[in-house]
Amino acid sequence: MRRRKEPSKTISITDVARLAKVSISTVSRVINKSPSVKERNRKRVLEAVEQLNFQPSVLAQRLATGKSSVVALVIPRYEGIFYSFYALELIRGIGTLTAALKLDLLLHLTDTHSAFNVRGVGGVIFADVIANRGQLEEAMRLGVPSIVINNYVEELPVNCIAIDNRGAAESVVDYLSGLGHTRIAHITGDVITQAAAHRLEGYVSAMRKRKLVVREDYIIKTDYSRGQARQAAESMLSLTERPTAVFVASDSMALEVMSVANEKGLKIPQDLSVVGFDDNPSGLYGPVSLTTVRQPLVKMAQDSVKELSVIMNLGVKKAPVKKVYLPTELVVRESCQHVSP
Amino acid sequence: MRRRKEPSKTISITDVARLAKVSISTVSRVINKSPSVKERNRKRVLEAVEQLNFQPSVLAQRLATGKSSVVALVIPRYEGIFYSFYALELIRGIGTLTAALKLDLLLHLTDTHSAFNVRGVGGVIFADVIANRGQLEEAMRLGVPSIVINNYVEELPVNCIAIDNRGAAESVVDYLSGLGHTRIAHITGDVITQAAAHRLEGYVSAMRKRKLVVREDYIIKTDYSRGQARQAAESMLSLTERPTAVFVASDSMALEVMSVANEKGLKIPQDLSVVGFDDNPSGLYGPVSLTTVRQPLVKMAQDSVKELSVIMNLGVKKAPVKKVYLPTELVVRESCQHVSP
DNA sequence: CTGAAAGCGCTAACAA
DNA sequence: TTGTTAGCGCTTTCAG
Repeated sequence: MRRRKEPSKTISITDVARLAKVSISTVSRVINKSPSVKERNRKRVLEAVEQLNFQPSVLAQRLATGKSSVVALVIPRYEGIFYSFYALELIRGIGTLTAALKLDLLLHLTDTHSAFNVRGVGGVIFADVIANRGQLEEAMRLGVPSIVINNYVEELPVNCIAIDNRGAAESVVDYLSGLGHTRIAHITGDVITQAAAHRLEGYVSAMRKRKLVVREDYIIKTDYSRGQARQAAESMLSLTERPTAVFVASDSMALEVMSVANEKGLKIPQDLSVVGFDDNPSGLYGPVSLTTVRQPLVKMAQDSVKELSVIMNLGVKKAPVKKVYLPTELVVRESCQHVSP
Repeated sequence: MRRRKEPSKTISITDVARLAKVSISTVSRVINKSPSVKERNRKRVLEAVEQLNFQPSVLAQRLATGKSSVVALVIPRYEGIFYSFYALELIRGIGTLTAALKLDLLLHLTDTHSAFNVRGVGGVIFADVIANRGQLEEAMRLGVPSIVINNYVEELPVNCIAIDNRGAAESVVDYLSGLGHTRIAHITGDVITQAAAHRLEGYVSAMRKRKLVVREDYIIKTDYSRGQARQAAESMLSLTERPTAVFVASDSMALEVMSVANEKGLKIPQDLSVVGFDDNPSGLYGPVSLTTVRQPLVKMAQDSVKELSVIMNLGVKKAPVKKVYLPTELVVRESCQHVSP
């Protein structure tokens, strides 16, 4: 491509300059609202821009400045991600805020190995860094503003916003224990994720604090899927010494547990108390509304965009590294009651 | 910026070339898998790439080639868009397919006036072109591959995929009429959208075909919000000659109508048959499950990505312009019954 | 206040 | 096969 064969349809800064009879530098200045342009020239440029319907190429701008106004959300790809309450909440939060800040949002789902090219975006929000930690490190190495959400990364000097999952789990156990329960079980999420791991930790430590027995058969690990939740519930509710309460790591799994209980003739909450996690609206609709933990997913997402835009403006070096845990809230509804004597 | 002050952290094709002791062209060739590179050189380049952990700048590539692998979804911005079943379905469909095709997805919510810079993206999917028709025309003028969904645009030579809303509405009226209803009302969506307008048209024409009276007070226009649905239902159900059936332009509005009916002591479906539109899962959960129209939103979204990628590969000129209507399906559940005598 | 020109990192036509 | 070089469209320094 020595030179475009067919005359370019796209009009560039040069065309504007020619029409306005100024140099491209002046056009550039006008575009970038530099004050040092004589009013007369500014006007002419503006007219030319108008007349030619000129829009600067973001690409060229980015290439020249190294800045970009697109924020990438990098999130591990998993089956049905676009149907998961969690991912949707993140997208909602990030989407609304990027839109408000006039930033564009680039959605990138990572497979285990797909190398996302961080060059070219203004900043990156990594959700749930797991297998793709390499990408995070690369972004940091390249100096691309980054922030991680839903994962408190201690080892790296990177901003992060996570949910206080340990505290949340503890408050659930406390609540259940306060209702007189001692046989409290826990169905975990995928403990490869920090969230699930922390919920488990919180559960265990709260049980210990309350001097309650932590039984192996009262802890079943899953991958967050409803299928595994069902299996877990089936085996757990078949135990000779059934738990009287169960803390489930997500609402959608909790719903599954409730329906298994139902199939086994157990009444909720009379025979089994159930607590979920997420405050997913679908927990509202069943015959028994679900007691759950509300986590500020949307807020976390929004905060991340705010933080990121600060970094994008201040520069990676100047912006202080902040790491925070966001508190959760227990939402008591109908799926728990005092343990029957 | 005559030249970077601090030595650039980012390594470029030049660094690779230097290390591999070849020209940048050769490096470029290797990157682009050109066959005409001697094996020995290819290997050296690859090693250098590996060693330097080099990743080409997408930006520069795009600038040089004019091609890009990001697809933008341009969708009108409205309150709560990230909570709307419709928008979410589109995002699901487009998101899964772009991911599968290794394309990145850029989400752009348009306000009335925000000028989206189409330059720099590989293709654009316009959803519901309304106020932003200018953007569509601009994209076409610039030769950026575009496709519009959920709107059958006749006047422009652009690909589009829409839902057969007219047919859908007709089948609803036919169904209701088949159940013996003659007093069939319609609560529309925002008729500024083609979907809502077509549903209204379909309703009217089916009523006429069946020789049923089309009454003005049986047609109430809304903006798709639940609030307006409530108002509509309230006034409509207060009519002396109440309709015995109502076709509502969205499930979420239909739900609202059902609850208004309920408040007024009307039983569904005994006293009032209700049909929604969307097949939104939340229509399943109430005391009476909602009869509705399923529209292939996800398919439409996915198809659009496929089509778009064809255009992106073939070029705007070579690719044929296709315009299609996708069929819908009536999903009969519990909210309708034979009209009571 | 303005313009010339160097560069951003890469591709591709052309010549060797 | 390979290297040279002219762009892609814009920003920014530097010298007026």
